[in-house]
Amino acid sequence: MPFPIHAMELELSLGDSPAPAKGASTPMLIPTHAGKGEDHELVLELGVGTAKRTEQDNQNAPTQPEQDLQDQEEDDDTRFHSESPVELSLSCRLLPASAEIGSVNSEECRRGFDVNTVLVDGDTVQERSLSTSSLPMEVPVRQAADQETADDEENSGVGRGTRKKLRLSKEQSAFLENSFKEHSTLTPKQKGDLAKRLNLRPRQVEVWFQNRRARTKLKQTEVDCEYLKRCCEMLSRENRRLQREVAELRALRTSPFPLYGHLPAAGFSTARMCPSCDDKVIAHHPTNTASPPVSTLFTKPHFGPFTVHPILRRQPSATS
DNA sequence: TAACGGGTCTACGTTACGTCA
DNA sequence: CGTGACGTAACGTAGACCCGT
Repeated sequence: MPFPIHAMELELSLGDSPAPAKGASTPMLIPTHAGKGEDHELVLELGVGTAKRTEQDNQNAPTQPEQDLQDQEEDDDTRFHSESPVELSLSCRLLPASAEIGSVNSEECRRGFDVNTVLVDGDTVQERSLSTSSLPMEVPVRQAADQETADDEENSGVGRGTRKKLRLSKEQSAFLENSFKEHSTLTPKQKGDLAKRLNLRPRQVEVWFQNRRARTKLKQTEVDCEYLKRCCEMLSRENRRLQREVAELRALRTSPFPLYGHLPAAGFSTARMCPSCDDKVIAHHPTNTASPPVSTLFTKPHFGPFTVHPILRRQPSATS
């Protein structure tokens, strides 16, 4: 969504710390931590700089989802950059968790939380890590008789076609759960041992692990979905805010009295419109010696948290 | 060494049963 | 007591991988 402001253009660039752009003009960067106030560890970096794409940019190959997002915006991007040397960049990334442990909001917003934590009375509680040895060697089996019947039916072929659904006892479930936490897949030996110990058929243990893996994956998908939704909402809000600022800038620019150095305060208090070239905004941070590196300005339009957060790269949770 | 078939395992989608409101 | 929602055990299938021929 380009904003043709004559010589000056603004762009929202979403992503984590981008690669530096060679040949970029001196940019301005105003980092904002828009997420903090909303219990989100999302860093939004707002900056203005030239919008030139460099070879180095291209060499920093985006990950696949990032690429997808870029593809979606390809048209706008190329058109925008071809005619707009100045960009306003908003890079968004999730910080490592610094929020207090147990903060639901922060937990929800960042990825990496364990879907295998259980909710007890509304509180997130890490499942007790029971070692196998902490459980009785012989788990009380509620349905030993049923099991024998099932075995008999299976062995004799009687009962085929009618599914006899067995309910695992709490003890059996707990034991399997602990075993799953140690390894989400089974070796034949482990399967046999578990079956023997729990007085189940190996097939039942196998099925239980299959279903358990499926449940874990489904849960993780739901968590991921929620996370992406929150990120999307947050970015939409920030986008709207930036659009308002763009509108203010445009209004200022069309004003008959150019007020260099008197740009709107929100995020632009240190900006200067270069009077000589009229189409660039240059960096000016007289008081901020710790200003972010120039490299953070020239971002590709990608969603950092969607691509760089560890949880998106990790395999489906193998523990539970 | 490549090709092929059989066995095994897993992911995934679906079905059906047990439980509960 | 009937019913629908929900959780989950069980099943069927496809694809990947390994191994022997």
